Amino acid sequence: MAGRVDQTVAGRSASSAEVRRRLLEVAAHMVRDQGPSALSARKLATATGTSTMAVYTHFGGMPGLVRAMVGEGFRRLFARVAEVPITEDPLLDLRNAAAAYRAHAQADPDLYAVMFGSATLGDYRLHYEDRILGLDAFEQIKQFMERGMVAGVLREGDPAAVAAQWWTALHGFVMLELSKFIDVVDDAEDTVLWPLMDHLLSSLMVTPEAPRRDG
Amino acid sequence: MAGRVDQTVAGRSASSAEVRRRLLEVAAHMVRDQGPSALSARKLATATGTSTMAVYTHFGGMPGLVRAMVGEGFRRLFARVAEVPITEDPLLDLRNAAAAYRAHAQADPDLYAVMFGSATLGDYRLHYEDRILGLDAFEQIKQFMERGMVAGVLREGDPAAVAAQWWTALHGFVMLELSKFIDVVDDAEDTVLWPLMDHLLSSLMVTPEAPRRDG
DNA sequence: GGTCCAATCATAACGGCGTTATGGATGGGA
DNA sequence: TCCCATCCATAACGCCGTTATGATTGGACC
Repeated sequence: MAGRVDQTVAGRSASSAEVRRRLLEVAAHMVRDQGPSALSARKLATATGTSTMAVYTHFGGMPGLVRAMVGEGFRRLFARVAEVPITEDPLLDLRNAAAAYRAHAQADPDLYAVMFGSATLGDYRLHYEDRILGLDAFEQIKQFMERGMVAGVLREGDPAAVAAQWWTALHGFVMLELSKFIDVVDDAEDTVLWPLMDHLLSSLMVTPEAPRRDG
Repeated sequence: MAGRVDQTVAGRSASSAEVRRRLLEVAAHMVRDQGPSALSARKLATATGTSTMAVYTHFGGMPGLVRAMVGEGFRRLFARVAEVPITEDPLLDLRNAAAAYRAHAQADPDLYAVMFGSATLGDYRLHYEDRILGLDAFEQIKQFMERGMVAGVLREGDPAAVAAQWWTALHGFVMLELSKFIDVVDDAEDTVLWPLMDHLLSSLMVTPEAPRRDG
């Protein structure tokens, strides 16, 4: 009633999906700017201009919202890695993929921590189908490895196993970097990350090349 | 007053340090058995037979208790790695150290997650001096590397950088294993962990040897 | 256009959390 | 023996996630 022309001011206007989208957006913003502990249903609802019930309508509760946010994080990580151009040099592609992966984690470190922290720590525990999302990115790496084998640059072997080794090393570095443990060594990127990735790839190559840097 | 012989029943008897020790013990027990989210000041106080104020007397609050628990976790990790015997084969020692490190994490996965989760996630954030504790274990690895270089098995280089690479790969595997992400590949220990560590060491050796397993 | 209905969310309350304030008990040092 | 600093039991405060309830509402159907 009351033929207001601009209904957007009143409560009932934005579509349901729009509220859901904004909740996720504001939540990601809060995590990025103030850390995971700053995210609460009450503060999120206030910042989004709604009430805590919206969280339950759209996500079933805070764990559901976090899971959706983590899923979005994996999707973006996947997209970021997918952006690396495929060249004739599979090894270069792998290095670029690693750089993109790490850059993504560094751009939103708290989200990355929540993505794998939710998987590890008890609260907001990830379900199996959530982990599947992270594996899309893994599948990409596997394809990089397959290309390297087909091209005769990498030794024949199980692409999944090799991809997992590569991901393990990269993830280890990203986690230690985020937790500041890696600060024990100077210039960790050049003394740890790239030498490690180079050493791994070098061992996987048909004809190993000298590492790019000190090791 | 009231010359009770066995004062242990009454409130004031156990020394202050004893209460502190028991709080840490029960807290670690709760984390191990029911996960990090099951640890609360109230439940801890009840289980320990005291009140929440004891947490504040001895640790200044829950973050302080968690920090103390994490510190103890690092100390035990250090002790566990320190147990690996030093042989004439530096590479064998490194493999044994990795096995001990991983075994320790698997024996109390939630504590390991809290140790590095506290460092990464916002709540109960670790201080700089807490991280120092973790670095004792790191120092051990550095010494393993130095021995390998002195023995002429490993190429000369910065032991700290090499140790950090080794730790990065190992930590990456442990974290992915705890979060169940590594389940994408079968038999991850034999297809990911050991091949990865072997590939790394192989690249670091003066005269590389064939890896022990497929990779 | 009127009616109904399922979805959405504002409000308020519940139990649990970490923390703080307060004060009683206690045991070692003067 | 007295005294006082330490320790902790109790209770309250303001958060939290969650739930119950009901008002509002926009679309479907006639």
